[in-house]
This record gives sequence, C-alpha cells and structure tokens, in this order.
Amino acid sequence: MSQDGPGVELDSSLGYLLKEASSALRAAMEGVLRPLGMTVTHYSCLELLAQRPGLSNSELARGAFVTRQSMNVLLQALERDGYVTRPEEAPVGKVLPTRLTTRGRRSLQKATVAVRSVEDRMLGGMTAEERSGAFKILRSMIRSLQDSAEGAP
Amino acid sequence: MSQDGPGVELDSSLGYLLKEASSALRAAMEGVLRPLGMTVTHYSCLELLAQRPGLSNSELARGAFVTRQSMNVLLQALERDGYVTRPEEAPVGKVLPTRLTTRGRRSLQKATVAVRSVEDRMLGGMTAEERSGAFKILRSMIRSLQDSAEGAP
DNA sequence: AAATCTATGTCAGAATACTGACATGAGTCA
DNA sequence: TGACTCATGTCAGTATTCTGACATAGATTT
Repeated sequence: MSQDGPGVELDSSLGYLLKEASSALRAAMEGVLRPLGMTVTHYSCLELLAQRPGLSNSELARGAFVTRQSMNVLLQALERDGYVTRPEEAPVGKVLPTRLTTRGRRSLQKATVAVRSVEDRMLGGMTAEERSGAFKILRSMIRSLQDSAEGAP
Repeated sequence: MSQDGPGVELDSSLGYLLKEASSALRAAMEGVLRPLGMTVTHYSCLELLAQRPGLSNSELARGAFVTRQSMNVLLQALERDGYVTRPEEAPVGKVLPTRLTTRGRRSLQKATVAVRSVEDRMLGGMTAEERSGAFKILRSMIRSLQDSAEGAP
C-alpha cells in the first residue's frame, strides 16, 4: 500500500506537518537512545544541565517541556543513580540548583554523539540557506503562538 | 526575568526548536479544545475521519501518532458516546471501518473552528513564500528521518 | 512594616499512553 | 495446497505524565 499516511487536506496543514516532523524526530531519538538505556526526557535533562549548570527543577522542566512534577520524579531517579547532585538545603529561597556528576557527564557524552547523528541526518538534505530559513520560520511560529497565548489568559 | 528559556547552544539546535514549536502548538490547541471538552488526540481522530471516512483503528493510530492500543480505547469511548460507529463484524479481514455520526460531525465543527484560529495565529506573521518554504523544509526533515529509520532496522 | 503576589518543591491521585502478548484473517511463496 | 509472513483488533499490566493541592520563600505593593 506504499505507506502514504492520511493525505487529503492534512498534508496542507502546517500544524499537522509540524506534529509529524516532531514525532519523527522523537522516534529517531528514542531509537538511538534506547540502546543507551536513556529516554528523550532523560537526555534533555542532562543536556540542559551540561549547558547551564545549576538549573533548578522548574527551569529544567520548562526546558524539557514537561511539568515540574514530572521533572521532579526524573531528578529523584537521576540523583539516586548518581547522575546529578542537589544540595540538601536551598542556598537561597527554595530553589535547589542541580549539577551533573562525573558519571552524568560521561553518560551524556555517548548520548550526545548519538543524538547529533540524528540531527545531522535531519539536516542532511538541506542547504545552508534552507537551514537558516528553517530557524527563522520555526522561531516565527513559536513567537506567534506564545504571544497569542499570553494575550488571552 | 524576561522569559528567556534555556539559551546557550540549544537555540542553535534545530531539533530543540522543532520540539519547542510543536510543544507550543500543542499547548495552544489544548487551550482552545479544553473548553469544548476535547483533547488533541480526540480532535485528531475526528478530523481524520472527516477527511477519510472509513479509516481503521490502526490507520487512525498512525495518523494521530499514537499506538493502536491507545487509539482503540479512545475509539471505544467515542463509540460509547455516539461520536463514531463501527460495524459489529468486519466486512473484510479484521479491519473495522470507522465513520463519524451526525453528532460526531457536529462536535467536530466547533473544534475545527477553534483549531483553525490557532493555525491562523501561527501563520500570522509569515508571508506566502515563508509558508511554502516551511512546508518544503518540514517535509524534507520528515523524509530524512524516515529514510534513515527504515534503512537501519 | 504588613499584606499580597508570584514562584518553587513536593506529595498524592487520576488520566493517558505505552509495552507485551494473543488469536485471527489475508497475502505470499514454495 | 500448505507453510510462512504480515497486519489487525483486542486484552492486560506497566509506566509515564498530568492535574490538583499545599506549605514556604522571595518580590512587590500598599
């Protein structure tokens, strides 16, 4: 049947296409991360901490697009398994700054290589101009959606 | 703090941007669908059936990017509540073709208006050329990811 | 200074989606 | 024809995420 997903009007919907692309990316990432015993959210959390050490639970949650509660259970597991550390008491306020351990950094290294290969494949068939165009367009979509969301509370 | 999500290298990652855009779109859709008592998957299923009547459970699942099992429980609920109908026995094979009822169509109408407003907002700041560019680029990404996924089983 | 507002961390319960497994029908190939 | 492969519908159990709620710390306002 020559895999031809649903194709009447949905193919003309940018929203559907966006979801399809995101879904394909997630599936590809899961595919390369599974052998490493890592989920996408798991990886996202570690990557965020590598690039911005000391992020709080809530900040990590926003960065990984999950709720604080979900990130909290993940962080507890990561802390238990020795990938990250959090101070016993909050240095200021209630915010607990999280940091990668050596083990966490080592684990992240392998994952980064795997994920980068996926992203490279995704960028493969695109010219430099198309890439910068993709950035511009995605940012435009995000801004439009966020603005309207804030405008109507 | 002028909401500035995590922003070191991640802002230069197309994958992260794609996830961010998709997440923003989903949040916006949830926002307009919630007052109608409808989830995104719920709406997706109805929209698929409106455009391609007679789709099977498995086909709907692929179209809505969930598993057959998840779509099955949704379909059972939709059938119970009178939004869709499925024949008692399969006309051919095991495939049960699903169709919208009048109630389902009516319910979908309101949702479609709401969702279209979101998509319009998303397309708001884009020129016609940027839109066609967005289509081209998203399709390119999907194709690259799918090809590589099929190539390495 | 006091009150209000906002954001955070965390607990508990509910909803949702997923993995694993099974039987069945249809197409394929020897 | 018979064995094999593939896809489908469905059941059961698991896992993950979300919603709701609470107490608390800092910022803002009065």
